[in-house]
Amino acid sequence: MTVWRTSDLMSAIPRITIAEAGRHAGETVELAGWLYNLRKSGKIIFPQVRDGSGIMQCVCVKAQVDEALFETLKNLTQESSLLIRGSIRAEPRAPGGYELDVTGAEVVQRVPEERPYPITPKEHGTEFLFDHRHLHLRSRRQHAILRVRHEVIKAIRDYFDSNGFTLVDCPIFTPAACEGTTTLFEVDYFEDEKVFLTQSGQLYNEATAMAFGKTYCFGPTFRAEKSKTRRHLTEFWMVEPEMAYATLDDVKRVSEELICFLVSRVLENRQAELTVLERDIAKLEAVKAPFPRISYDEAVETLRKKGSEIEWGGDFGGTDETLLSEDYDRPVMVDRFPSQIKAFYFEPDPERPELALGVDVIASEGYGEIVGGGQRIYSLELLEQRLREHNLPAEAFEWYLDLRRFGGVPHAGFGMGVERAVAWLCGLDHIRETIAFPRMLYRTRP
RNA sequence: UCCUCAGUAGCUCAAUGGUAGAGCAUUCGGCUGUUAACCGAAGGGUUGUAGGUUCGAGUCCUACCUGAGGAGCCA
Repeated sequence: MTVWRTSDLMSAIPRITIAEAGRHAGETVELAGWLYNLRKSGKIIFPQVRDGSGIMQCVCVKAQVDEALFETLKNLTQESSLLIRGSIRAEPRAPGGYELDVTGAEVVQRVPEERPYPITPKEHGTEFLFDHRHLHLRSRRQHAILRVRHEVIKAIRDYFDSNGFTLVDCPIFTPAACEGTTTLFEVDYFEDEKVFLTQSGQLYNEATAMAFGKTYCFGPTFRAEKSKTRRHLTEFWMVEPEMAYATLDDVKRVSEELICFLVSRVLENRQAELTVLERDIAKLEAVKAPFPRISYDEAVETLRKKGSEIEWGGDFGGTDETLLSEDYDRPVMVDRFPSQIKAFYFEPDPERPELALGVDVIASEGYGEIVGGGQRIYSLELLEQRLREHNLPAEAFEWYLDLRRFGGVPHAGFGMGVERAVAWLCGLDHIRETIAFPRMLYRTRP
């Protein structure tokens, strides 16, 4: 086995990534990667090499190369790391359309056969795969999903950055519940102090929006709910924009525009990944503004006709969301929920004060709520009253009340769960694949 | 927290209460266009744990552990 120094890994042959191989047809190049799979047929072998940008099928014919090289490659083990050199050639028989005729290779680390790479090319169960998540990420499907996630995150930032929003991130340690609606993770914070992991940056966003006009925060959030479903993680990423001098209608317009932008960017830049995932592209192409807008009242009526047992005043269950979404080929917006099922800070509907000026965006194809938001209370007196009604400690919210004492204005915002959006865009049946290392009720490793 | 289902070779799964099996992976052999390559051979087991029923338990019973799906809660 060769011991490598950085200088050993350099050679005179230009190193390229597999993604750019098409531009180097006819040239001799070097790839730096890992052995993804190896097919042998006597005196001809087909090593498939991946480098993170793609997978390249290589060809090595015994009669045409040095015998030691042929034997080295022929006996190489799955996921061994290697540098491989050769000339690129267009080849319709190869997956990817190009092939590399091997002229040389250097093994960087050979996976020993006594302890072979655990994830074989056959099927595995979820427990095994997520126990080996650090290796699972190398597989084609997981690679495709995380590249879509990257595209989504980049598109989110591009959208807000080019529409006048300033990124102002919010703290992860928070002194109290933001909304008082969910269970939080408690953390020891030096002497005797308890803090919680944030469930939302929203209250802080309201402060930053009063300073910058339009802001967003984008980071991990935490829910200690013991939810055990395909739609839940205990740690997930959420983007939360907040706008001063804005209303419920602005929330609908911006969230609709954002979702359409995400869909178009993924269709534009991640077509290959969607193909790997066997995503029905037509379903994404149908996602165009305007999204249907219905009221909570209408939604309850529709659900009851469809056989749901929901009562007016109750919140939607997972099956209710699926029932609602099946009538549309694009996300549907449901607004004006009963205040009693919403957080304390929602502005009441002036025409029907028992309703909150909030909206949920429910993704198509049964993927559930991906956006929730609305208009915030800006009257100091009403906010104080709501805090009392929800038994929230006033002193912890003094700074929040200040936002109504010193130039309070109508303002609005929303939150979008990144993993749910990615699961929908990729057409996945479980949210756990949308994040590199999922944290769930019964999984904190690796 | 509740309901349902599952735990057998490294992995995915078989096995009427009666000798523990296959495919993949690994090793050896064969094959010049493979597409989860294929063909032949070999090695590989405390059947999740602890009890119980039985002449005999992977299989039946009890408890526990672990996981999956769903409910509630939520994005």
